[in-house]
Amino acid sequence: MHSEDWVSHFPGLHSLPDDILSALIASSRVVQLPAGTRIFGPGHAPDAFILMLRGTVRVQQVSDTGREIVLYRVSAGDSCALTTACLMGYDDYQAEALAETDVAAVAIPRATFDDIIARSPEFRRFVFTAFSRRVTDLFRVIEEVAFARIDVRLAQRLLERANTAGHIELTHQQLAAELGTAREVISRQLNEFQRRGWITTARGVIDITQPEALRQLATAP
Amino acid sequence: MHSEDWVSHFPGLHSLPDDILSALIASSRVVQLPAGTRIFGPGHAPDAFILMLRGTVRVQQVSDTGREIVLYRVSAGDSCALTTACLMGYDDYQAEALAETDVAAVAIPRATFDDIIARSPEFRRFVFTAFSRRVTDLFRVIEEVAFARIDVRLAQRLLERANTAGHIELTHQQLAAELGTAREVISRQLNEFQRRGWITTARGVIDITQPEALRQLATAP
DNA sequence: CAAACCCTGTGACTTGGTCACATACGGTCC
DNA sequence: GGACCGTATGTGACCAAGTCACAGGGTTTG
Repeated sequence: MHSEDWVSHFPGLHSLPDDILSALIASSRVVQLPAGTRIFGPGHAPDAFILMLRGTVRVQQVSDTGREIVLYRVSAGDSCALTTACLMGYDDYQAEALAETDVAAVAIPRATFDDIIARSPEFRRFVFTAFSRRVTDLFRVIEEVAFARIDVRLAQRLLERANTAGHIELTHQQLAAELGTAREVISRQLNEFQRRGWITTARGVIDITQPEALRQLATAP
Repeated sequence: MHSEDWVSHFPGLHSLPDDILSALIASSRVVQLPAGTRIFGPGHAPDAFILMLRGTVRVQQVSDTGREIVLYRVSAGDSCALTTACLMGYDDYQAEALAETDVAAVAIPRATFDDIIARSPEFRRFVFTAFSRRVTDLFRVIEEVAFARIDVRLAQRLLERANTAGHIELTHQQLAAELGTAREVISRQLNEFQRRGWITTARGVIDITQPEALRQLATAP
């Protein structure tokens, strides 16, 4: 990809004046990261504002007992704004970010970021919008963990992570880490779904046979 | 309070150039809100950046089943940055903010906020720092709700909310709302603490008699 | 004082998380 | 093909936490 091309991935940036766009393009660089790369984690923070071009990054938290929970995902067209905020500001991250796939991203150095924030209301709007989307995500996670039933959350997550054919390649352990619960809990719930004929399972694989039933559970009051 | 005085409450603003400070002071106004005021909530957002002078504001989430959880508190010297981000950007708030005490705050209109963000790197730093502190708070809430035992969380909260004499004026219901759990759960845990001689309780009142024991539980691995 | 309202206590039950194993499946290496 | 090994899944017992229903006991208010 030529460095000039990536702007087209970000509708929020289209309205930037030409001079700012060129400054952005000139001082940023496109980075490639292989799947599995740890992008940041407790004690290690990036020094640039990140715009995702290809791939997805998973941001998660790990407890001292080894349990995990996925906070949100950053995918193509998103910015990883929270990362930047946290690194600009306060203390260490408790969360970590992992490249789930091969990733291509634009890295905007802090100085450039600060300069463009100062010069462009459109860029500020872009950044704050990205912020607030993430914060909304976090609010949703809190609400679900605190108040929602595990079967409902699992149904939601299965629908989210399935491809158009209703096919999912995740182990029970991975699903447990998505929701911040234990593997056995997922196994039991999946057995129940299977008993009802909503899904079929095999080692590392789940297929949704009755998406409507799952959807109804997922949106249940 | 004279409008020029409030700047002294915010160390992060001391380094602002004089012209920016005067712009800030000129276009902002000090607002007073009585205890119990709902500052924002789902479907209602403020239109200004808020700096707290006196009092505390509680930001919480309410589930459809009526259970509540406190996300964080904003007190004197803090800015309510998340509010602003969410209102600048994305969709509706799921959370609501309530004045816990009488509150005095500086309201900076959106236009002024945007202008000063553009002009002052110091102000940007101030804002992003406030952001990241809140995000860190949210990460901590998620970690606790997802992974921490309720007795540990209750011990922490009792220590947090007690005055220097170890005195707390909260009902079991209010403590349940702090932690996002049910009233009965709090009642049972408090009975257990009392049975161990760590606290004494009366209607609407808790007194900590062995803070060390609570502290040990609160920091338990 | 009585009624209404809030705060607290309690038992029975359901859901979810933990622990300790038992199996079963998918590879690789002779 | 068969032995072996690491990972994935199944299961039962148990504990922790949330739900439901209801009973008293204070406090406040008319």
